[in-house]
Formats: sequence, structure tokens, C-alpha cells
Amino acid sequence: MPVIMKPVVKLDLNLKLEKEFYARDLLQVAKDLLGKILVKKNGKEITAGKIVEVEAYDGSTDEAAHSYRGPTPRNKIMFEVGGYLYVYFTYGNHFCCNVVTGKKGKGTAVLIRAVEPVSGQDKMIINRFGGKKISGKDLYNLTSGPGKVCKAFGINTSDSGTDLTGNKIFLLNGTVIKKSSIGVSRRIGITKSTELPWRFFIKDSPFISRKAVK
DNA sequence: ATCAAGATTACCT
DNA sequence: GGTAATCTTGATA
Repeated sequence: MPVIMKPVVKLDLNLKLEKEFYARDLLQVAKDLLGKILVKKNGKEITAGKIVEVEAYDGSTDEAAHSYRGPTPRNKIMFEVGGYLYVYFTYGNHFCCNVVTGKKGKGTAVLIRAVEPVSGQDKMIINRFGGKKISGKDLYNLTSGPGKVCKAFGINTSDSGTDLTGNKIFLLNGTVIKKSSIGVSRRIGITKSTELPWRFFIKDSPFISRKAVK
């Protein structure tokens, strides 16, 4: 039985975001991603979550970006036109997924740091905790970090390069987030270019990875 | 061929 | 609040 009391939302697949959305400026896309619905389809199975926290990375000026030193086998998809998924593996355990943005050659992408589960919560619990019963407060621990999101959705490096206008992993138009409810801070977990205020999150969401950043 | 660092998480006090 | 775990990637030789 689902532990989560949230009603399963009926997803309208006609609201899929198109290429033009992604091909715009990095910071614009980053803020606009808040409230959008990340969807992964696996046959009949669907996992979906509302994006509540993101970070922007820009290889041209930002030393923390994987693209800062130019294309490599791992990051080359970041240099494509916006609308692809970039997934990398880190710390020996975790995958992180990013939305590539901008024009071809830019090397810009947005890290999806946290989502609010919308559909397929049971599958997320299986992926994250082996299907063990979870308590109510663990709901907020299901997808509240970039590694957690990938684990819950079953996203790994084999998904890197996925075309987000396709039918496997994509985004749907969701809630429009008022400018006044968007929080801004420095980015988490980096040691270079730490001064850039490029983390964006929905202020009152209990599903973000952290409240405050040092 | 070798090595250090890492866009994190879970678990401990 | 602090830190060990874990292994791929990219840089250097």
C-alpha cells in the first residue's frame, strides 16, 4: 500500500515542453524549470515529480561546471543545443541529472537537485529503499537531493544524452511559480566559483534538499 | 600507469 | 554538526 497520502495526479502528456524551451538562456531556463514536472516512462510504468530545486552551470565562466575545460567523453552532450539530459556518476555511488540548455556549443546545463513526488511514488520507494515501508517524514527524504532523484527515478549514465523531446524522459508544463516564491542562493557541494548565486528553489517547499546554505 | 578530486549521501555523536 | 564510503573521470607522465 502506498504510504504517501498525496493523490496521484493525472498527467497530461500534451503539456510536454518543446525544444524552444530548452534552447534559451541558462539562467532563464533554470528559473523556469521550477514547477515543471519531470517524467520518466518505462513502458506502462511512470515516475513523475515536480521540480522544486535546481542549480545552473555555465562552462564559459564557471569553474565549477564540468564543461569549464571543454568537451570530454563524459560531458560532450553539454555542448549540444538545449533539450538533452546530461547524467554523470560521482562519489562512487551517485548519479546526478542535468537539463542541457542554450545554443549548440554553449556548455550550459541545469542540475535537478530536488523534486516533489507526483506519480509513481511506490516505484520510487522501491528504487530508493527496496520497497520497505517508510514513515511520513521519509516522504520528504525520497527525492530531496540530486542523487536521490536519480535513484528514485532509476536514472543512470545510460540515460545521458536522452532527447527530452522524446518519449522516455521529458518535462511537462506544471505549476507557474511566482517570482516572489523563488529562493536564490549559492550552490551546494562545490569548491570553485562558490560566489555565484545560481541555486534556485521554491521557498516554501518541504521537498528541497536544504533550507539554508552557508 | 597512476593519482587526486568530486554538482553526495547515510550514519554517527 | 561532522565524516567515511566508494569508484569514475580527467589530468599528468
